[in-house]
Amino acid sequence: MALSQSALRAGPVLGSVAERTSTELETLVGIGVTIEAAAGQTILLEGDPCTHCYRVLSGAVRLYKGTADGRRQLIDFLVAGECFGMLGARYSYGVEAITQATLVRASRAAMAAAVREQPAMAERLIERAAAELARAHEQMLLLGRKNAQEKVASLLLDLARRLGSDPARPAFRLPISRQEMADQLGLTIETVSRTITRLKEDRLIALLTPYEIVLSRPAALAALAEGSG
Amino acid sequence: MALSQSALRAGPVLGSVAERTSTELETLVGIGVTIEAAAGQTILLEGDPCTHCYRVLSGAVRLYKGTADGRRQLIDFLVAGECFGMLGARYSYGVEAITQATLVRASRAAMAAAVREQPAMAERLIERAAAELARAHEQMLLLGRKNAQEKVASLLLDLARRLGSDPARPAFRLPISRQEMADQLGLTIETVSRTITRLKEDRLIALLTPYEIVLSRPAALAALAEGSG
DNA sequence: CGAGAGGTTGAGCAATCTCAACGGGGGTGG
DNA sequence: CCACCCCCGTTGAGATTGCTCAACCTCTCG
Repeated sequence: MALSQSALRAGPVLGSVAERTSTELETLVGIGVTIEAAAGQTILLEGDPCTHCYRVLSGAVRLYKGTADGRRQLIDFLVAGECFGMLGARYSYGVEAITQATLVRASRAAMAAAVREQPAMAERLIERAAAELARAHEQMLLLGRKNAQEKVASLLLDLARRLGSDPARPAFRLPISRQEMADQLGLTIETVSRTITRLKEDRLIALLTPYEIVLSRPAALAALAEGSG
Repeated sequence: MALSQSALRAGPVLGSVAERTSTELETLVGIGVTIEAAAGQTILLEGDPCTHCYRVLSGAVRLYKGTADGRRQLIDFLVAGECFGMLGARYSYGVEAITQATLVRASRAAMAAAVREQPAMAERLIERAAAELARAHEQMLLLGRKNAQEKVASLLLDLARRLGSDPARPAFRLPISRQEMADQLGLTIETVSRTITRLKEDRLIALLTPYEIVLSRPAALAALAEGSG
């Protein structure tokens, strides 16, 4: 089994980025430090000691895991308001900025204190964790039991929904490359490309450019995604 | 794509099982109702209204999801102390007893009240959710990027660890059938069987019976599981 | 205009699935 | 007690999906 084509694609490691003390109450615990990351920048690596938890204030980041020989699996996208790094001695995933992003971080100790003192925060964290878990479970079904067409259809519908596109006739700009789609779906870039071409030939979608997409028949696409198409 | 061989394997739906009010403080919120389920019995179905959360007191249960055409993906095993059903309007998975099992359940409202009143319980729930999430992420890497040998090796090592087998030379009785291994790994039963045969031929494992297994070379198996074998 | 990055397409191949047959062990009924 | 049956695991052969390797295309940027 060869290396994933994305194995060597990591951006520069975060180091000399701008940091300043935050005064916003909207931050994680009110005492965080904000961090700016450029698109593609690595924020932390799988296996780093887990000293802080982070919250995304703006932009988007991705969580990923990899095997020893460089294959890569995208775990999740995080957008404004979402957190990572709440548990464990080491981060079990790497984190990269997808777009220019602002994050705030707080030490694990400060985090634990906040949870103890503010039941409302505890409840929010539990809800968030449960929602993430449900998404992870959905993704496990996709990765384990769906074929390439079903995977791509699922992703396109998910993107349309999350981007707030018109449900009757979703049209939007793909926010991720073919490689990122492949890493998320457990496919190769070629298979993603071929599958999209096939969906286009079948008139389920239309592409104006490789990134401008219209889901011409969302119901049919949904049927395909659920395995009844 | 054909039906999973397990599609029609569901046990009887839980209905007339013994229920009694629990008085144990060890229960979820101290006011739950205990439930007995026989091995193989369905405790709840994917899509049922999510009115209660459950905790496993003894035995083991499995969570699974399925596609419209009957393919099945195992999400997780839960053993004594673990919970499910904490969030969402409907259960996003089905639940079956693997062994004879005892569970306790409490209404979502009681659960929420307990979290508000007991910060310690909130912390435990957050920890548990984060641990589950980490396991889900690991499984996503397995499902998306590992081949059959790596998947089976990963599962065998995971089972050995969770069953408390001697790390130097793990030997144990497999607690799940080939079909359950397949459902967990996103493979077919035949591929699981062939892969185990192959591992046996390569002297990485030994089978006394189809269920009595010895991991003869755990280090080599671990290297295989991580993709560096 | 040349180079590089990303996407698409083609041909062949390998891993896995599908369909089918076979075998052992345990329980059941005669 | 034995024959039968059923469940489960194993094995084989062939089909299929998705991967690998390679070429080509388009667009953007110097």
